Amino acid sequence: MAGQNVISLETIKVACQNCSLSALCLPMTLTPEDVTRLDNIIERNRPLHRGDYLHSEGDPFERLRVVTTGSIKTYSTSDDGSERILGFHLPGELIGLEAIENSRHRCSAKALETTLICEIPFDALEQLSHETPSLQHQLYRLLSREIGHETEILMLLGKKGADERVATFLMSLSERFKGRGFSASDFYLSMSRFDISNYLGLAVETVSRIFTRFQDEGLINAKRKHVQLLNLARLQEIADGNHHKGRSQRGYHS
Amino acid sequence: MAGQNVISLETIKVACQNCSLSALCLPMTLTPEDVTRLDNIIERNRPLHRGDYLHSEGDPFERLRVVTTGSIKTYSTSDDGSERILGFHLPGELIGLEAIENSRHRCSAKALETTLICEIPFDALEQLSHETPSLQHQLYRLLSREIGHETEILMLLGKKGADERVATFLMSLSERFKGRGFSASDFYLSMSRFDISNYLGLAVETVSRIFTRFQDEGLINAKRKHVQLLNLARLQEIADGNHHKGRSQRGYHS
DNA sequence: CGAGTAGTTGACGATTGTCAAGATGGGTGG
DNA sequence: CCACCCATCTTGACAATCGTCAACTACTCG
Repeated sequence: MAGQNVISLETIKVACQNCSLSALCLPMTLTPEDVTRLDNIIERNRPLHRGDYLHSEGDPFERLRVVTTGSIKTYSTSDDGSERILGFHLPGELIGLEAIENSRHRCSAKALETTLICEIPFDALEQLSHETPSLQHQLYRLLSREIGHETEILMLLGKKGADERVATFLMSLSERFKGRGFSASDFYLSMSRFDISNYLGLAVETVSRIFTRFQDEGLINAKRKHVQLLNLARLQEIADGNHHKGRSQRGYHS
Repeated sequence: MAGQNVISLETIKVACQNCSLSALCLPMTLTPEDVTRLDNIIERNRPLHRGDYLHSEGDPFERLRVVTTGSIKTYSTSDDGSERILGFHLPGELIGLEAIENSRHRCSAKALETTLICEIPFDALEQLSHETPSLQHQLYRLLSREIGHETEILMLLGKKGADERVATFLMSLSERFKGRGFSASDFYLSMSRFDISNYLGLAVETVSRIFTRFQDEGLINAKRKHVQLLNLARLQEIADGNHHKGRSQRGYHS
């Protein structure tokens, strides 16, 4: 059993080190027993294919999910049947935090490509967190981080123009890939132009045009879903609103 | 001591019944002792004046805050000095959840008018939640709810036109006031037109024009900061995107 | 190989931002 | 108490951005 624990701990470290849940798995304050118990409630590597649903709006919420490989989109459907993309989830990112409130999912989630996910029954996690203060604290932090994310959304959609939005989107993907050990400047967009435009609050045509223009300007090399970022610094400038020589900021001063 | 508990419980019920923390205070699973302990860590009714800061970006985070009377705006300042309004907080609403992650505030908060707030040291709340599973659960729910709020923001800023945004804003205030026992159709806007337009991602002039037009159309009666909503049903329609006879939806179908 | 979906490009128009000027109202000092 | 002033708000004219419509191309999947 002791040997079992050691093996389990190593397995988790390998499996989770690139995962947003690593904060739950790896902190020093978790004893090997704690880790084993956490390990025991995690269901690993459920496979999904492109178009498979993880859950639909209104489904009962039972487990948090983490993308291992692939990508997921979450979206909400309005009365008239139109979708609103809420986010794209890359390896290591969590899905389902919004559903804790009413034990019911408030959005749908669909695989954008072949995808592996880990699942954690929330009941068990909650119980475990009650017994393990450091885990409880990590959970509070995790939820808080997600709340802080709203700031970026407000910046993106409330103040930025179309170029800035697309650049921000590309840089966001770049940083997230980089953080997980993938290339920061060469990756595949698993989502369609429709999904991108929907997420950014733009028309498909606008996104398409901006991709083309960025390419003409030598900032990116985009061939369909394969994208290379050729000038990260400039893209970051555009994302931050430093258009040409000082684009008119839409901000205001108190 | 037993009598003390009863008094304390009643006091809290009165103080908190219109408060978003009521979920923490009132659930049946809290024993009178738990309630008393919660009561003991809450600091009540700190007074603020118009323009006073609750905290600035980067300040260490120590306590969650709830508006008792008045209103607060939270905002983030970008490099160029321009502000982005993140939200308006009315009586019963919480401030500071985004700061748990790094024990540091990620936005500033300022009183829009004379305002009273309750404060809860987060350390103590966290400790208490460890000892009280139902409180822990309520805290998870509270944080989750805030995360779910992001959906509305994305709908508002990503898909809606200017009329829809203003109508959505007014209806949001209306519902929140109504939920706290105030009038749903007659209230004061404590925030300036600048703040409103900033929050909605529009120009001040656009907001002003829409207020005027809504007034001409008999939907509202707005005299400076005092607003009366004369046709809630119609405003809700506009907020939902049912412009005139079916405004062009910017959605798309999968 | 053919059909359908996804993506691109162009022309045009609507919505909304920008600039400028004027109106309103609250607050302060005479 | 009145008058003035400054900030806030409103209104108008114009321009820019971005969405819409339509046609065309390219890729994917049977």
